Amino acid sequence: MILPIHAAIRARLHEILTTTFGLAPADLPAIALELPPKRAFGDVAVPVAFELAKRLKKAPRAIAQELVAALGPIAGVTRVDAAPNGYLNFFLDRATFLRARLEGTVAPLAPSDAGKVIVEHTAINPNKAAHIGHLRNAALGDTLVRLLRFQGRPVEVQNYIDDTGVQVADVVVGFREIEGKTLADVKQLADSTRFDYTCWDLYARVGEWYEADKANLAKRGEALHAIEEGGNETAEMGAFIADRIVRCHLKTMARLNVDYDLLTWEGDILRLKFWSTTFEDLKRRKAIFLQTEGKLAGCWVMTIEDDDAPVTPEGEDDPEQREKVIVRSNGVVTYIGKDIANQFWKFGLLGMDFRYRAFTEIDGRTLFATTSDASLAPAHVPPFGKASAVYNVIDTRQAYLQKLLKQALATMGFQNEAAHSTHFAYEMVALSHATARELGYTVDPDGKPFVEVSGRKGLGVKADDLIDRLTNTAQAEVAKRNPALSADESRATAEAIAVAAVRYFLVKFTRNKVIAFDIDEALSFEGETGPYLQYAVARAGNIFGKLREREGLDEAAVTAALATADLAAINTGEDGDELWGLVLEAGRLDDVVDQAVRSLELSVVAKFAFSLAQSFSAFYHRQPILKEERRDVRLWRAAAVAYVRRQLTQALDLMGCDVPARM
RNA sequence: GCGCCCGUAGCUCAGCUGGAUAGAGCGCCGGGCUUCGAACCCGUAGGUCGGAGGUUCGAAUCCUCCCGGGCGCACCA
Repeated sequence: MILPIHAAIRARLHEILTTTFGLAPADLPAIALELPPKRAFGDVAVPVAFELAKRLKKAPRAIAQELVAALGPIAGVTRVDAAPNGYLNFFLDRATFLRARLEGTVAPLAPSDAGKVIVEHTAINPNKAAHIGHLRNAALGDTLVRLLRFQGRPVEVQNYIDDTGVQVADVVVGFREIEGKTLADVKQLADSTRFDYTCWDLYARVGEWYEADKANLAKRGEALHAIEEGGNETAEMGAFIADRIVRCHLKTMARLNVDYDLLTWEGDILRLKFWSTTFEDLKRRKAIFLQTEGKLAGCWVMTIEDDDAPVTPEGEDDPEQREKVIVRSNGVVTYIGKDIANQFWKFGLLGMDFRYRAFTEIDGRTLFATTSDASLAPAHVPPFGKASAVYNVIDTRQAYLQKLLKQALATMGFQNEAAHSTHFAYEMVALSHATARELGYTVDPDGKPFVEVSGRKGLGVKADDLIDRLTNTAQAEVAKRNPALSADESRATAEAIAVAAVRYFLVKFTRNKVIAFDIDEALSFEGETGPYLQYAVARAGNIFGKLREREGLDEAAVTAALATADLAAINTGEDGDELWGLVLEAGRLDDVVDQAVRSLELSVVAKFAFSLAQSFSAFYHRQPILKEERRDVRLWRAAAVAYVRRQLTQALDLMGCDVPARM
């Protein structure tokens, strides 16, 4: 980690700027720390002199020189240069840096905020199999969770289950009206087929069925009504389908190392009257009002605040376009209302709580779900909700509604909660023309540059199909390379490789880039891919495997031996510079994680890991360890490998990827 | 119409709060396995950073306008 050194440099600069330069603490410029473009320039670059030049009316170079003169010693820093252009370049104590990290004597910085964070992600409608689009949500959400935990923050992971909407109702309609099935039939089907796949196909057929005769849509209305009413077979079937599909999703997500603490069922929000309570609060605070005229007459609506809306031209203002329906004229709340109630609950502002039940056990850990049935309450339930910050991971198409959510908090007077209510938005996953064609869809080459995934049409790459394909491809390769492995071992390795391939693929893009998913590209294990990273770690591990086997040397022994090793190998020459560059790069992980969380740009972690693996691979080829005869050189190289391996393993873990010992 | 996002090498994309010579992967071409695993490494070719103005000592990065593309703007969720 590099952040403790950054903190020390920053603290010292602050001190000098207030004392020697006489700047008021409130006046201090933000001190940015950068990585110099070339190693020879130093290890940490600070452009603060540029910032000060305007204020002090002096040349950056002169300021930089004065700063250097005033700086004095800083722990971990051996030298500071004032570059001719005005940069302040810090050189670190290489050997001390590496040794301290291998010995584990560097304390990480305390988290800036210790309060609980709720991250909600995945939230797939429980009526069909998960597809590639859902995977982007889960991969980003789970990675965010891991990054926050890495920073030392307590995180609660929630998965919102919309069991009351039209989506589940549609599948019920499909089973009952198209296939004439009873609840018993559906249960039998669930036990004898891949139920999420079965529903995937059925859901698409229901769409066609509605399309064929609009009168069929009446059946949807009836099903929705029956589900809301409860106490009938339609409702039971809906509940059964949702439960089973959620279990399918959990299994799919578990394959990808994604898990949750709590499943929030929308039905419970309704049954426990969360909405009624929120409704009264919103009315009391005048956050919503009953529209009495126009086409929204009879609806409870919320005014949409548009801060940057241009002035509406004379006479063209349509007030109803500035209003969002929260409660329909028939008295039924829209999903936004339910979301508002849920968001209030997340911050502990509702004055009510769910009841909880144990939903399932995953790896010995209980996954809880909300319930409205008190009789299911287990003895020990963790304290859910009451977070100080909330991240809702949901694609950018929902930006408008997420904005309303935040606005509702602010309007109700919860400014602080509104400020800590974050929509983690990302762009959608579509299909490349080639992949859509491969799935059997006809593509207009002059149409859109990609094909949008549609659960309603059954158009998409199912998550498990993708993982299966990746696993099979990987297993063939693993078996070829490692004939001694048993089938089980090679399968397990192949699964780890498949997971890394998918997850790396989904986080390497910046979040506001549409991914035109291409199956052939995703299936590749070469170049900038998850398996490339795993391969680098596996090779690093191999070096230590051989060191132990041949000389009984392990990481601890190497670390201990560094105390008496000559420093030339890390401090001098081209090889020393490369070795140190590798170590310094590996050390940046904490900085990278900070940056990723601040900007919600998780791709920086992926890019960092890839770049580190690249540097390692080059180092690996250029600077052999086992063959190296100079003891001190060998020790420092081995130490660098140990540290890189550790950091790269950590980075992969942050992206939810395991590292197989052999692959 | 209004709002958000994207436009950088043949293709897919990086480029952090403006900063030191615009990078990577794939593809192309050419090298490197008597191995610490070639799922790798090294090298060549390839870019008016969509366009035009502006701010600045300095702009792919900030501002304005324009062009091209995507997505939102339901008494659906």
